[in-house]
Amino acid sequence: MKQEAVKNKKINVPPNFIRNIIIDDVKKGKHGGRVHTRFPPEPNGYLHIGHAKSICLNFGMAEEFNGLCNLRFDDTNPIKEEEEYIRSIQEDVRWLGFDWEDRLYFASDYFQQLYDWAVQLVGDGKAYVDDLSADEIREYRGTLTESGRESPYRNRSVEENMDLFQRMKAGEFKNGERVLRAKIDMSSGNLNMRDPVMYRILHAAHPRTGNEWCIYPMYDWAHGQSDSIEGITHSLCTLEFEDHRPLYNWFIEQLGVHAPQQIEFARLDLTHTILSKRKLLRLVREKLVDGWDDPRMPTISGLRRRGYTPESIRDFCERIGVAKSNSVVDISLLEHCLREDLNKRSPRVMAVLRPLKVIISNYPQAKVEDLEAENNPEDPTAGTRKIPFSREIFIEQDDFREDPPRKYFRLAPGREVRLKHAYIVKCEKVVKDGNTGEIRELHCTYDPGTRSGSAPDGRKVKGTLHWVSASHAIQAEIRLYDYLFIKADPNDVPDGMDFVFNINPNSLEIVQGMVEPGLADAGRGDRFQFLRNGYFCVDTKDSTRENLVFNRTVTLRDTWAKIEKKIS
RNA sequence: UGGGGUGUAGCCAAGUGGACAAAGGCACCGGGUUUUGGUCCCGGCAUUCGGAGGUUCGAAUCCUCCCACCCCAGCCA
Repeated sequence: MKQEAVKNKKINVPPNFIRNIIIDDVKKGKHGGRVHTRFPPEPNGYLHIGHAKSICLNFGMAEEFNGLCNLRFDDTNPIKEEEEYIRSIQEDVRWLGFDWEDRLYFASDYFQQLYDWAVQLVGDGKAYVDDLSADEIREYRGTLTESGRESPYRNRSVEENMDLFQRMKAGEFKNGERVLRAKIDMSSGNLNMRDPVMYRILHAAHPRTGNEWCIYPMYDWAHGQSDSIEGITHSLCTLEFEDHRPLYNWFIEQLGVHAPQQIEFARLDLTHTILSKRKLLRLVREKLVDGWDDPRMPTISGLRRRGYTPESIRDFCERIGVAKSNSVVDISLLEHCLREDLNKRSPRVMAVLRPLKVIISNYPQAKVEDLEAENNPEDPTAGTRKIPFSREIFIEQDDFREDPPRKYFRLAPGREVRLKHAYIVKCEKVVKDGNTGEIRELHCTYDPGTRSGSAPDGRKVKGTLHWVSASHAIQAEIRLYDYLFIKADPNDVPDGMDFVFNINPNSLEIVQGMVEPGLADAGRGDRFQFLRNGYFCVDTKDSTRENLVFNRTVTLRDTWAKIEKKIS
C-alpha cells in the first residue's frame, strides 16, 4: 500500500529537464551532492502567478533533493524598488507554503564584497572606468549585425582606473558621468559580452543601505556573484537570460569563486491574462483595477483575495511542467486545479444571486421547518446543518422560464421541480407587473409527502433548485468576477491600440443576493460553494458582519450553459 | 554567414535509436451514476512527432539542408 502511494506520487510528478540535470549532478556528486537554489525577486512590484512557477520550481527542487532554497531580493536599483514590495513578496511566498527559514538575503548585503571584487578585476586589468555617455556607449556597442568599437578610455592604466573607480564610489561624480565596465570583447556576437557595464553612478537612497552607496552594481555583476556567495548550486532563471550565461560564467571564472550552474526555463504565460510587471503596474496606477490585490489581478495577493488556495496554485505549477519552449497555458487548467481543490474542501451553502420570490400557497402561513442539509457530499465528516424553510422563499431568476426551451428541466408553468433538501413544488401561477410585464413572483404548491426531496410514489423529478427562506435569508453583496481580458491574448489588438483595449467591461458585476442565515457567522476569507453557482469567499477587505461581501472565486462547470448555447 | 533558443494533438507536456500504429493533464465530444445540469465513472480525441532528404534491420529520437517562431543593441532585472 505504502509502496503504491510512493509510486503514485512519482507518476503524478512529471519529469522535466531541470530535475533530470539535478538528478544527474547529484548522482555524479557535483557540489558534493548538494542542491541549493534561490528565488531572487526584484522588489519592484507584486508577485504574480508567473513568479509562483519559479517559486515552486526553486523551493520544490530543493525540497525534493533535501537541499535548501534562499529568498534573495535582487535590490540593485534603488530607483525602482520599495519596501512595500519587500514586505508583500515575503507574505506571498509564505502564503504559497514555502519557508526560507533564516535564509533571507539581499543583494545589497553583498555590496561591499561586490565592490572589493570589482577592485580586484580593475587590478587585474579586466575592468575599466569609462567616461563615455550612455548614448555614446550605445553607439560604440554596435548593432546586432555589426561589431562594436572599443571605447577610447578602454586602455587606461590600472592606476588611473583604480583612482577613478574609488572616486566614483566616493561620490565625486554625477549620475551618468562614468561607469565601470568589464573588459571583454567588443566584437562578440553576444552583445552582453561587449564590455558590459558593472557599476553605474546613482545618487539615490536605497531602501536598505540608505546613502551608504552612490554606485550600484548592474544585474549581471550582482546576480551571479550573489549566487556564488550563497553557495547556490543551480541558478534557475528564465529564458531571456540565456545569452547572459556566458557573462555569468565569465565573472565567476575571473574571480575563481564557487561556480553555480545557471539553467534557463520558459516563463509562464496564461490566456486571458497579462503577466508583465510593467503592464500590471499600469493597471494599478491608472486605476483600471482596484489595486495590486484586486481579485481580477493575476498577482498572488489578487488570487488570494479572489479565494484561490495555495494548494491549487502549487498543483497548477506542477501540472504545467517546466520546459524551454515559449508557451501559453490555457487558464482553464488553473481553474480546473482550483475547482478540484475547492470541491473537496468547501462547505456547501445555498445562496440566491438574483432572487425571484416564490409563494408556496398550500404551505401554512406561520410555519417554519428546520430542514437538515449535508455540508459537503464529498466529505462525510463535514456533517450537516439545519436550514429554515417557510411559505415564502427565493429562487434564482434563471431557474424559471415561462417558455422553457428544449431540455430545460427547471421550473416552468405547470412543472414540478425539487427544492434541495426540501420538497417537490409545482408552479401554478406566474404573477407579473401590470405595466412592465416583468415577472414579480411565482405561486407554487408543494407536495407535503416529499419532504427531503423524494416522492413516495417514486415519480422522477429531473430538476433540483437551490433556494433560501425569504424571511430568514440575509442580504449580501456578491461580486461576480470574470476574466479581466476578453481575448485569450490580451495583446491581440488593432493597430495603435494596446492591451487596455481588451479589458473586459464585465469583469466585475455586483449583485445583492440572499444567502442562508447560517452565513451570518462567516468570517473574512472563509470559502464556500454556493450550490449550483460556484465557489465564493468572504472578501478580506470590505466584508463586515453588517454588510457581508462575497467574491466569486470561480463558477461551477456549467453543462446547461453549453447545451443552451448549442440548441439556440 | 551577428549571437542565443524553441518547434510532439486546440492548449500544456513526457519521450533522447528498438516492447511507440507516441505517456499524462486541460479543453472538447459521447455515455453512465447523481436530491448540485456540480462531483464521480466509462469511452473518443496525433498511423504521427515543423518540412525535405539521408543513415539504419529499425528514427520523434542520429546526420544534412530548409522553414517558422521567440530573446538580445538599458548606465532595468
